[in-house]
Amino acid sequence: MSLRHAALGLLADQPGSGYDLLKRFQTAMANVWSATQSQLYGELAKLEKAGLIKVTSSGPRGRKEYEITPEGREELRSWLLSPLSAPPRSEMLLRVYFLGALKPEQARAYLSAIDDSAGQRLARLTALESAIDWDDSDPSLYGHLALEYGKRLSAMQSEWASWAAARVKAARA
Amino acid sequence: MSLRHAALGLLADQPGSGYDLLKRFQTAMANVWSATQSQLYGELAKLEKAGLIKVTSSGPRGRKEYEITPEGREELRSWLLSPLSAPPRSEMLLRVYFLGALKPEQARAYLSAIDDSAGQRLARLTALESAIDWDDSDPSLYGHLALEYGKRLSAMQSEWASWAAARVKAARA
DNA sequence: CTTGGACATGTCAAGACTGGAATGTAGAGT
DNA sequence: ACTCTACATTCCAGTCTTGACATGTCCAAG
Repeated sequence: MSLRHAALGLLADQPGSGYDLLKRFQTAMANVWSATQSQLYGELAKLEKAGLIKVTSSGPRGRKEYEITPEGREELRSWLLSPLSAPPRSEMLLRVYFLGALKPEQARAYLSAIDDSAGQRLARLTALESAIDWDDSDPSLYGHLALEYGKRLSAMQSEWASWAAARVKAARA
Repeated sequence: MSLRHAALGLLADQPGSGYDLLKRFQTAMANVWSATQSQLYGELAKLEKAGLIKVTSSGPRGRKEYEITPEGREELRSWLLSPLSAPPRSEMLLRVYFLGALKPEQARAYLSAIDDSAGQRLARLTALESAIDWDDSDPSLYGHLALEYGKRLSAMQSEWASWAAARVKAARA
């Protein structure tokens, strides 16, 4: 139910075609939400039918430019204000739970791999942060907050993983 | 595709019925993975058909006790060793992205709510940690690592949210 | 002038997941 | 004897998501 709101949110910032949105999902939103093309076009059709967005102009190659309607903005706001349930689902953690099925060295290798990939992600996000020129618009402010979250998460994961790897090692002593 | 492995992992630790597993999903695994009853029973049937688990005994009320097979253990190990892709999907973060659609006070309220709920979660996990008596078995070790991850994540979220709320406040000055 | 890459949308099958309803048994306490 | 709770499974309709396939157009570089 959230892709709907992701699309709405992107259109609230600025109008665009399905193709435009798709690119935004693959770049700016890549660290936050993913969507395939089939899903996105389908959702746009539903949103239009529901009157939350509308086509404002048609361009070359059948391009349809969508714009959010006042009803759409209302829906977006009410979603943002609705209570958030935190559905816990982390494949990474699930695996940690069952690491006992592997040999201790393999378990440690898994944890080290997490450490590495989190470290790389942190580096990537830090680079991204310097590459973007942040102005003082809303999308810029909130995008920056989200990026900072990603950085802190990566740092925490990396630290936790190396701590956990040490614990596994110690337990075998 | 992960519920399959979650069920397999639980059965690798000890045999049990669908009902037993369901309780474990609602307690020990509650912070890691969720599954509904319909999904779980369906998956158990598929796992049995695939020969990864088998029924060892039938108890009262049609109870079927499942046990993991050697093939099942093999599947579990190979899953644990397979590369992990990190699919980014966080409704919480998605909302942060679009907070510009709300009035600044409302945006700050959202961030404060995150701070609060993360704080509560941390308290809950800390209480849980003292309540459990950890032995030196594998499930205990890895369960403990997972719990520690939850604690660190909650602490980080709480700190980030209060920092972010302050940033939003400052931006309006 | 032609060709390849970016632009642009649509459709489909299959699997994952949710929420709910239906059904019934065993055993513990009164 | 009764009744309530915990035990225990099965089925279903509907939505979400993925991955693949299908189709076609515009435009710039060579």
